[in-house]
Amino acid sequence: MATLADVARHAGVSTATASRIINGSSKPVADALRTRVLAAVAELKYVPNAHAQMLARSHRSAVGVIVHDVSDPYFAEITRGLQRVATADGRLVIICNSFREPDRELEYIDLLHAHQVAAIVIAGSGYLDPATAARLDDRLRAFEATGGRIAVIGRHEHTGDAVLPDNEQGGFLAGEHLFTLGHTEIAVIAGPSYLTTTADRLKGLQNAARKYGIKLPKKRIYHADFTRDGGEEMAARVLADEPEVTAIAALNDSMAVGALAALRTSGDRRVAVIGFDDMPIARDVTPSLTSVRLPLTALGERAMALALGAAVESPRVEHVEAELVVRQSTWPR
Amino acid sequence: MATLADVARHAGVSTATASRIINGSSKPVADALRTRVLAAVAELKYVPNAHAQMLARSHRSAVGVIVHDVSDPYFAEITRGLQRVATADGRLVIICNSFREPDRELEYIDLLHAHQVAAIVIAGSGYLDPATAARLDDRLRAFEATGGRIAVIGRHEHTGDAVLPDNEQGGFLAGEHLFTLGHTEIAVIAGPSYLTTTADRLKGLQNAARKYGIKLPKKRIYHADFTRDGGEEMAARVLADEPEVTAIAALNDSMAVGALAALRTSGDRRVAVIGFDDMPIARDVTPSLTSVRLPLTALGERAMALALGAAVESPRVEHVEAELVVRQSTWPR
DNA sequence: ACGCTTGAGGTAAGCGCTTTCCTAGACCGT
DNA sequence: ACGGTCTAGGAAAGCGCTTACCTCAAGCGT
Repeated sequence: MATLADVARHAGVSTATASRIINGSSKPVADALRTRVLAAVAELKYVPNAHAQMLARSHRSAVGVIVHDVSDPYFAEITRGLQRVATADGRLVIICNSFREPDRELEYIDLLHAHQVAAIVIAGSGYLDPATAARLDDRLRAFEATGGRIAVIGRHEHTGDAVLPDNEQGGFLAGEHLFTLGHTEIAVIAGPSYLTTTADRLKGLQNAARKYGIKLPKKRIYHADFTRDGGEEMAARVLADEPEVTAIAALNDSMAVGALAALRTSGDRRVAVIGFDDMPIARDVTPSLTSVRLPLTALGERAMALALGAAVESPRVEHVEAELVVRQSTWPR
Repeated sequence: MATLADVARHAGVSTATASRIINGSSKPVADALRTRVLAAVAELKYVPNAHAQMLARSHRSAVGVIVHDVSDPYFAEITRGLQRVATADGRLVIICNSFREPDRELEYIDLLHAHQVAAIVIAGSGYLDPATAARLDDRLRAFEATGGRIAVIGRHEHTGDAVLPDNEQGGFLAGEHLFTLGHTEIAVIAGPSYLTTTADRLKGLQNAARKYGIKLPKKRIYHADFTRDGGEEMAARVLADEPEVTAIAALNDSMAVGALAALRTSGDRRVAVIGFDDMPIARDVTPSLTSVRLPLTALGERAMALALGAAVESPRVEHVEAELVVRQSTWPR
């Protein structure tokens, strides 16, 4: 491990001069020295120790991102947006997967805090349980108290700036679409019941049901885990349990795709399916999936912009509307 | 920012004692002190500065991962495997997207080096251009020279341990499948020509063609960019240019899905399509996609295991075979 | 020729932590 | 009671860098 001192010695200058040359400080330096130092850097294959740098100039630069799972396309899209604006700003982004476990999320908040990140962006559903939310918020506040910035995507219970997709309105859109097509017997494949996203989307659906005078009994709400396979399994159960159902509203596209698969294996061609999120795959399944679009990449970009922007007294909140995208998987009853 | 010194002062002990208590050092400490220190930690919401820790105990722990793009399902799968074993080992993993730009890759190698990661794992096709490969290898060696470990997935031109999916054999499998089904006029939708993955898979395809006495002229090889839309565009061009083609071999699933879409819009139901990678989506498109499976998650797991394992004199190389998965998108001519 | 400014470069004090080494009191056997 | 052995806890030396401050010499005007 060549150190700055090695380079300086090699070039016959002080570490101060070497540091100034390497970092392109504003202080003027003779060209002869500059050349010597740069040559020493190349020869020794010197790479500065980022930890020492961070410690010495105590200003934060990296940003941390906590998502449920980057390999889930939903978060992949959001992350893409986050990365774009972060790297455009020359920042290292550290991505952490919480896998929907509050404890892991807690751990990562502290870890990012320890790593002196400038900001933490948390994307993905929050936790309905107030105790859990409070615990998270507590750690977040501790981070904020040290001057860190916070931005959240899609959860409203925390301190800091927020970008909020309107899940409730999106749920309403999904319900309205199905009900105006004449479906009265619908089943819902929801996500885990402890997530706010599930609750919000469901609420929108119920609002729509109320408006259109349709009843949406508890037993018609099946909880899966937001994965494709979970959706397939639940859809199969719906098909078995409730033969009168004519449409399934899945609360995300992965589960909707699973539902389509269940329909395919059962040979059933009469049940309509609507998804949520409008992920790229929606175009490529057959029938192509009607869905409620959330501008995921944009969500990420805006959240990162908030996180990197100047701090403001009162947290900024941006709302983002959902939008219905009609394709071939829904039809009149 | 509460520091260790603050905590120590607050608890009326030295920083040495505080550090020992907080890190659970082996040195015994009186319970009274322990309680006081822990109380101070809680009260001051103390979070240790990871940079200072790294600097003081100069041992590396985090690991860095460089992939082309995590939000690409191919890398998402690999990354999942990498993360699983890294976090099981209690390590922070830093993920960097190179977006297939060698310069960015170079930059990230240095950045990870600077951050004193214990190991760097690079996944994804290498670059055919020898100068580019050499430049990368040079930086990698510099990292290795400082005691860092390196593991690569799917590129053979570098120092360090490697997990190598057999792309050539996979290409052969794809070709053999098509040729034994009787297809003689096939078109290939390849990836970017400067990537080794493209070259290897293509080579396998050509080996198969030679074995089965089929000719595969240059003009039947279309280069796209490994994305779905690129695949769709090229497939459309194939359909327009070469009406006699009865099968398309796409060199990854994303492009195969695009090809399926092109077929759908053109109303063509006679051209067979085979993909490569067997990503989850392959099951869910219609017709479901015949593909060549690479055990991506396992690839990631094994690479990370190599990276975290004990260093050995001579780099270890593990080969992983590809496997044909036949579904509905291919049929006899 | 003198004092002053100016500018290039060096000196050294941290940044926040870990850990080696040391101290001083407690405890032991005789 | 005394020397010797433990042991709990503290002092302080770094880890590799940045940067405020200082030095010294050259260049200036008068």
